[in-house]
Amino acid sequence: MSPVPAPARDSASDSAVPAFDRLEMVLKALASERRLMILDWLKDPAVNFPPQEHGDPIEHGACNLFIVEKLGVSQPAGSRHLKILVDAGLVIPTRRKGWTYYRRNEEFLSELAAQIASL
Amino acid sequence: MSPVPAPARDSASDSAVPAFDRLEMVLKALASERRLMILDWLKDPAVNFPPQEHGDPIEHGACNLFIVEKLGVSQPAGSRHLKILVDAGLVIPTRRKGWTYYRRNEEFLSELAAQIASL
DNA sequence: TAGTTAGTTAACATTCTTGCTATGTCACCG
DNA sequence: CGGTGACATAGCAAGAATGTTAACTAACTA
Repeated sequence: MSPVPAPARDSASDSAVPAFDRLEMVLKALASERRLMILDWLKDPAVNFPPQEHGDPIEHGACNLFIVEKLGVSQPAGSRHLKILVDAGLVIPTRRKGWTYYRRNEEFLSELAAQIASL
Repeated sequence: MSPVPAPARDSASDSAVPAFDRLEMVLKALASERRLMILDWLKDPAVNFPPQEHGDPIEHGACNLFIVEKLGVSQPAGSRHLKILVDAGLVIPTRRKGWTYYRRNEEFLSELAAQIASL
């Protein structure tokens, strides 16, 4: 699967414009210093966050609470940043024992990088 | 030169957070369907725009007027999109004979792609 | 089952983005 | 040197993004 659909054309029009709306959505998700920091922290959850009792930092990523606290914003604000990243496909959530863990979607990220390289 | 400065650290703090604010600014410039279309059109100005009397489409790029018209927005709105792209470093303006031409900053774009690949 | 805790949703304020129209400014040209 | 055309700036309105606090939901725990 491609991170962003191929430049499909609207068959109802003869427009030669690629479908950039999905890419725009992903780029908007990425275009935030706070969310870029989250992605950076998630490169190494075990180093960037306190030890977790449940949920392996490597396998499942970091706990919502830790990320929100490190961001330094309120809990709803932090959760919304995470949701934006999840909705864009950049990170993957895992619910476990009442907590939610987040890890990077490395496959998506590398395909996105390739797509941007072809811009 | 790098499209976005290296992850320099603030010597006044022991923060391990890379400087993402510049990258955020570039990504915001990119995170617009209209501006993505402009970048796409500028891949081949001779094909995507009418012939120009002055200013070689290959060397200098496409004329402001043509881009604005193709965008389908008002002249100030179109000019602002171009300015955002220029300010981010994504396109290069050339003033000539009273017109302004724009071309892609391919060097910047490829370095940006590399930087995103390392996210 | 009752309480605590994680996380979402609601409601709202503030700021940023993007569009418009109207007006300036500056360079070319006749 | 005066007019015209290209582009920028000013000012405004609408919608999106981001932050807050308060209230709700759901799940673990004792």
